Amino acid sequence: MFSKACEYAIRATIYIARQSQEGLRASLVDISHEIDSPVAFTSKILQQLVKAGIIFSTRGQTGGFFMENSKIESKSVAEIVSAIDGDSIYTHCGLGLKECSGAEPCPVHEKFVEIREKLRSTLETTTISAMASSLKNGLTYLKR
Amino acid sequence: MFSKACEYAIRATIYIARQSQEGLRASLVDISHEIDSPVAFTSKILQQLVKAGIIFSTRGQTGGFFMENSKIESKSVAEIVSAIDGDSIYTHCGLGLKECSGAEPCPVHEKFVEIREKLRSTLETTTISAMASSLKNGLTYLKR
DNA sequence: TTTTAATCGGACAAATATATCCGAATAAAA
DNA sequence: TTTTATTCGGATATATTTGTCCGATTAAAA
Ligand code: SF4
Ligand code: SF4
Repeated sequence: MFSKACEYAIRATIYIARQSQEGLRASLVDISHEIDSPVAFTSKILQQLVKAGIIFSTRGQTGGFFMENSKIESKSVAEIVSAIDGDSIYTHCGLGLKECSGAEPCPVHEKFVEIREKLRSTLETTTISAMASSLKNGLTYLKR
Repeated sequence: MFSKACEYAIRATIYIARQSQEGLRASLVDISHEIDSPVAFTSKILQQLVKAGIIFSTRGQTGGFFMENSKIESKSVAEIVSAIDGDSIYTHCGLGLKECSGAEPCPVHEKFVEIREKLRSTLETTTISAMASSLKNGLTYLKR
């Protein structure tokens, strides 16, 4: 469904949000350890999230990654996904055709559209906050 | 959603089915031309489908690929997908975790399961026949 | 029997995704 | 000011997916 990079991004963001809610910054190595991801690769992904305005970072000693409370509440999982994987997940045809969605649909088109729309609304309505609070409740589902 | 190989496999199977219904065999180059796919790569994929028992092939002059009418009716798109991509599409967690589906689900788990099940039932209930007959009705949706 | 036209199978090549390395930049602490 | 701990950014490496090449095999046609 998502690329590995995107999976790491989602897990990392949830962890960062959780730490930020406690007033703490998360360092790269902490994050990688907590979500069980390769450190250097995770670094690249976090940089993308910073550029996308989803998380913040500060350099230097005591630096790290954090997330404003307002963004924890407002940002959805969908925004992470589109920052990393783009929107191909919503637009790409199941059979790999460039475009034919409109005029003469194949038998699965309507169902595909339905599934994609359900996925989209799921991702768009699920906030980082919602993901983080289930973590808060003692679940350790970020490590695999 | 699917790998390129899988997309080619679906399109190729539909074309082969359509030709078989007309009593014709489809050659590799015909298929690749009709579905707009790289010839040699398509060859590998068709071999996989043959091994999976979805299509048949004969070698030598006048050889080619074909599909029994009974299989055109009985085989679903799901069987093509699992032959090429396996069943990761149904089992893989959205966040890339190895296993956690049961005990302590994350907020999106139920919705993910729902989406995956809808996808599964869509693929399982859509026969090659159904895909082929919409092609029969004058649509040329196999080329992109 | 020879030629021709097709799939099969293995090795190879290119493109993309995933992952690593390391020095530069930054900022706090010593 | 120097040291230390951190992110940033570019180059590189590895793995996987996608794609190519070509000879072997097969079977019909000439
Ligand atoms: S009609 Fe079928 S082939 Fe065309 S875009 Fe929709 S799902 Fe893809
Ligand atoms: S609960 Fe969430 S993280 Fe766990 S398998 Fe389900 S979707 Fe994945």
